[in-house]
Amino acid sequence: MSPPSSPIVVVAGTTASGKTALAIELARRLGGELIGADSVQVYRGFDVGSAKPTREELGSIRHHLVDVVDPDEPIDAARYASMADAAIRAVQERGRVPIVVGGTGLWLRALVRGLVALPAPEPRLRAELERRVAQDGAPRLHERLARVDPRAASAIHPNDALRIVRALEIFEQTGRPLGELRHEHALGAPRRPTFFLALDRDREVLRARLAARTDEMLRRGLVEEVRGLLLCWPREARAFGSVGYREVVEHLDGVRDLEAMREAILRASFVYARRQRTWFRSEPGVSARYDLDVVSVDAIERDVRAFLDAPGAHASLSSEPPP
RNA sequence: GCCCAGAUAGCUCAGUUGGUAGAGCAGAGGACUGAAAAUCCUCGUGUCGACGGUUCGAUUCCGCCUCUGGGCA
Repeated sequence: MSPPSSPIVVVAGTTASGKTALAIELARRLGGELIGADSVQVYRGFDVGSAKPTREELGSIRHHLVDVVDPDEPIDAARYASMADAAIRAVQERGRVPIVVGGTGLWLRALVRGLVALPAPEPRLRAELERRVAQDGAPRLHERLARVDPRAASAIHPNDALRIVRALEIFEQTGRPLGELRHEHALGAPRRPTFFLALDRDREVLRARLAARTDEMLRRGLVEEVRGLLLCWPREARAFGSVGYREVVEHLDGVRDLEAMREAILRASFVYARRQRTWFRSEPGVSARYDLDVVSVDAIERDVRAFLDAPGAHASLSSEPPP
């Protein structure tokens, strides 16, 4: 159970900021393997819309934790983190550098810093709580939460049904308030030496890249991909609700025409990028931030190498005490 | 040419029985500890199409004009 102490590299950032290309280039130069941290790319079949790197792009670089679950299988941050731990260990045993790449903030946090240790979710309990939210409304359950777990309740908005259900669920399962458990956990220091770099771009540049990428996805058959997936998997599958996929499903349902769908995808993508920016802006433990229009890959490579050579000496890693 | 319906926030629209107006989306910012590409929060002055009239007061009523749909010729 003791975490390995060999360093890893994390390439995070907003969609369309250039994460994949940079990660592949770094893997090539450093002798690394990629480990995905993307909550849609994990699903088999969700290829075009999740911007999975192609074989050609990857070349001889190995890519882990992509295409590892079927769309109807449950996968969450905790399960992801344990799978990623295993992948990292395997890469390190091969003497290569693990390069974690992806934009799913919570998954990255779970991997880098660890989550509160909790029992696995009970589907029946969750279903029951969800039924109550639907019936009584979120604010009502929030009142109940305030009685058993005031700390969590004060941190969760009365309308945030998802988090209210989650907190009540944990209280039911463990008999302990989630608020307290989180307070004790308090997001400790990184579990292993990590060079965490966050990519971003100028807004207008990002907008243009997103537009180009969306058109490219459409050209490569995004609509056909979704049509096919809908034949194989229940439409309740989470991945159908993600950016791009949701809009195509709605288009196929007749909600809007192709051009309106394209615009809706663009809007959703940009909104998503903004949320990611907010997340990574305040995420503790980010080592460096780069805009690939401003900084060269050579410069980034230099920073990464400096860290890998002397992980402990890297000043900007974090101001927290080592594990 | 005639008839009908529209014209209100960047977009789609609601509304004011006459006292200068509000939602959703977009946009900006934020939260986020086992659903996270998810979920949630905060931020709304705009010649209420133009011009005239009635009125203490018109975006609201009346007239006329322009534009956009639809129908009839």
